[in-house]
Amino acid sequence: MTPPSPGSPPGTRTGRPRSAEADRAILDATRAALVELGWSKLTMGDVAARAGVAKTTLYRRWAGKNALVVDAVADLFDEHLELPDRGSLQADIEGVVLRFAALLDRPETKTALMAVVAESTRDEALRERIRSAIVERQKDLVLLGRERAQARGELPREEEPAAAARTADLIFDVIAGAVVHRTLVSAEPVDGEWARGFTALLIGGLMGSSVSP
Amino acid sequence: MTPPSPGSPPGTRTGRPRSAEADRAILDATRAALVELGWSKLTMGDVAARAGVAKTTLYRRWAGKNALVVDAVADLFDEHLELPDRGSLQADIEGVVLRFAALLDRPETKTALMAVVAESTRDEALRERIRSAIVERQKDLVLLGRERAQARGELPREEEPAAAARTADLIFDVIAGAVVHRTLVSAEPVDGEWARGFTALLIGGLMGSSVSP
Amino acid sequence: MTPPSPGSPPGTRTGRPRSAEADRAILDATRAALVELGWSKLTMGDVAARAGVAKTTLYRRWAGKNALVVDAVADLFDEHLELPDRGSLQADIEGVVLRFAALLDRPETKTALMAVVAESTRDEALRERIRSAIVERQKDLVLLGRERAQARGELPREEEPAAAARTADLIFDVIAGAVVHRTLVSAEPVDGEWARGFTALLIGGLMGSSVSP
Amino acid sequence: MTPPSPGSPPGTRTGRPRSAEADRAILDATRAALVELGWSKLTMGDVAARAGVAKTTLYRRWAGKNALVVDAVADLFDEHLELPDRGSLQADIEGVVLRFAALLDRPETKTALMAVVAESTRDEALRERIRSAIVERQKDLVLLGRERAQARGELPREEEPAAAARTADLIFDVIAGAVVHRTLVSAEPVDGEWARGFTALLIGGLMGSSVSP
DNA sequence: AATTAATCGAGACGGTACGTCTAGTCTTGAC
DNA sequence: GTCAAGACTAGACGTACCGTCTCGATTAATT
Repeated sequence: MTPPSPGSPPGTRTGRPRSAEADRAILDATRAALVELGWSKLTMGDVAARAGVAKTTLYRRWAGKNALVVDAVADLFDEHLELPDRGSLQADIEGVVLRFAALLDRPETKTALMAVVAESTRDEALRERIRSAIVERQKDLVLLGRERAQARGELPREEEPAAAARTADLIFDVIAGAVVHRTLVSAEPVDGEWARGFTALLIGGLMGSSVSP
Repeated sequence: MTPPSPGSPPGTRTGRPRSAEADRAILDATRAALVELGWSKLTMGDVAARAGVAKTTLYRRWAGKNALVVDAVADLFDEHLELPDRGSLQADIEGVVLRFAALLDRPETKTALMAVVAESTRDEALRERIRSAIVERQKDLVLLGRERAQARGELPREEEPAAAARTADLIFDVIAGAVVHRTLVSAEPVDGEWARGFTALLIGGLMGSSVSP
Repeated sequence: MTPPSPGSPPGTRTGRPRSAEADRAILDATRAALVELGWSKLTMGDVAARAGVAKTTLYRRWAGKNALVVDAVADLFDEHLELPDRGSLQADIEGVVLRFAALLDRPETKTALMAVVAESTRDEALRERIRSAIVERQKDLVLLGRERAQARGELPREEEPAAAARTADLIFDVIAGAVVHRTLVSAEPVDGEWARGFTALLIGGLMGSSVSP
Repeated sequence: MTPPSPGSPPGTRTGRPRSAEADRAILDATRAALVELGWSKLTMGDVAARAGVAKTTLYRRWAGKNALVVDAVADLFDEHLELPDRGSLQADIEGVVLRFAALLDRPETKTALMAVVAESTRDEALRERIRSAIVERQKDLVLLGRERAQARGELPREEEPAAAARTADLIFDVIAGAVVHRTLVSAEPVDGEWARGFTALLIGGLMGSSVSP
């Protein structure tokens, strides 16, 4: 009956706005359910019940279990994104390795991350979501760490930005890949000793003085 | 009248023997379904239908989806285990990286590996199975490669065997982890250029002459 | 500003007055939806969308689906109430039978009548509404027809008014019931032949000369 | 693997046969739920739970609520299909009228029958099911009653079978229609007095001696 | 050759979760 | 106070799989 207010700014949406509280409750409930039940036994209905929310509300915001869990887990990765300056490149790398390993040790992340990654091999949209929500943000840590090391004179400055970006990608894959592989595939603990050995290898290479401590 | 349990000549069971043809058809069907549908959309009923077999027959042999898929996937990683001598440490590493990347590029392996690893985060027996069937065998390649490099004089010999083993483990996690992470998490291709960059980093370390080619 | 209810001063309500246009649009939309979808698949949301109106507006005026549909349907049965004098009792009855059958053949009345009657089995207020809005008005036709037949000498006059009323009720149930049952339950057409047979039966009874023409 | 036994008789169906007990439990549960809750609040899940049966089992046998209720109610009509010989045509008709009225007075039938009929105005398959499960069987009573009356000499015999069938249809619509209309639309009770009046009208017609008793 | 016992196919079974839909309510900002 | 828009809770819908079960029919090895 009434025309849809032609003079309104394009971003002004009508209707009741979505409840931010519901979002928070849902993501919290998802993480809780993930810890208690694990990925495969987590159900949308259960999450909704825990959050005190109707299932409809979940599906209005997320396409399904995968998307919901990615978002719920992404929040966890945000919490661990700081990189305290430990004074040397070696200490910084060891720090980030141990921090990342601790994150992967928490039951909600280990299962959820791998399940979502596994699912992403068949789902392009999900892959993109993981990349933007988790991967890209972690990659920033690599850039920050390298800048610090260059400021300290531990690493040479590069001129070409494209090559610098490529190198950052590479280092990120090496660090994250090694930790993930050690933890989930080799199924061995990432402890201080391993972190020292890995850092030595990363900095000095195979031909460096001594890999083992 | 003959008891099917111990006492009788081992393996001598009465009644109709299980069909070996069915086993083969089921495993083939499982692999095909895994490629087409991925882990989560693969269903027992569908596998049975593809194999031309009743669901009962599946459950008589495997406890569930997990056990079936792991069995179906196990031998995919048996192949590709040779390491041709390419004349230098650098060429050997680049070779193994590209070979492993090619393996992960095949859709059945990509999906299967991640699915099984994801499941293994909740299943200790499965984790052990992965370790012995996949990890340990691939690790031998690292040892072989290092020996060759030492024979060529590219790498120093180590005296202590325990440290040597630790180092091999580390290198294996770094190589496999980086390739897997690049392929599945970062979702970027592992091509010749990346392999060169990675090998340079691994050999020379961050402080080595130049990471980018 | 003009109050919608009589007795202005007490009814002087503040705020925006209700849109009469909306009422009309809603009832039209309800009838259209009823024809297209039938009672059970008619939804409030769909009616609102067809009427270009918010669901709130529906619920502000009607208590629910039942009330809305009954209102929308009520006046469909107001029409077709004349009984042209066809010269004989037999012709009058055949006329009213065919006229009523034609009314029930229209999809909106067929669906609407049954839907409302079905709902009325669980709703006393609705039952009363049907009685006053539909039954009583149609019943007048029976009285009129009988009077004409008595004037023509086709039927004897009765003295007792109570008995006369009871008989009129009975005849009405027989005529309307037979047509409705034939149309909706037996799902066979009410055509000229059937109308002749029915009229013969009604006038002459089972023992009358011949029921079939 | 094994060919599907090519020599088996065509009616021999393989697989586990359907549980007849489940059928009975479901129909009983449906009737019970109908009495307690009425048509609109009856849910498939609730019926399944009452019957101690999975929802799947309901849907394997019936297409939905409508079909299920038709079958459940049809059984009730079966119970009332006898027509005891009361010695005269008039007594037989009065008997069947009162018996049918009593059936329509039971809460599970009134609501269910009308709801299903209402739905059938939009659903050809449902209409056919109602016809075969309820209407046709009731119609047999008319044929039986007429035969008796003819045997007693109360009604003339007809030669032409087609005309006889048409007449039976007509009489059925008149009897059932009048009772249903009186009960559900006019919402007045069908008692002994009404039954007497109706029977007199049906037998003697409008011009018969006296309609009112 | 007859018996035995585990196999096979088919498909129904009780459960459980899915993702969708509708009812009816509530919240927002515009009128 | 009404309006359109649309988010909200609650709960039924019908579908899909799971893993189990019950059938009748095979099929070897043992009698």
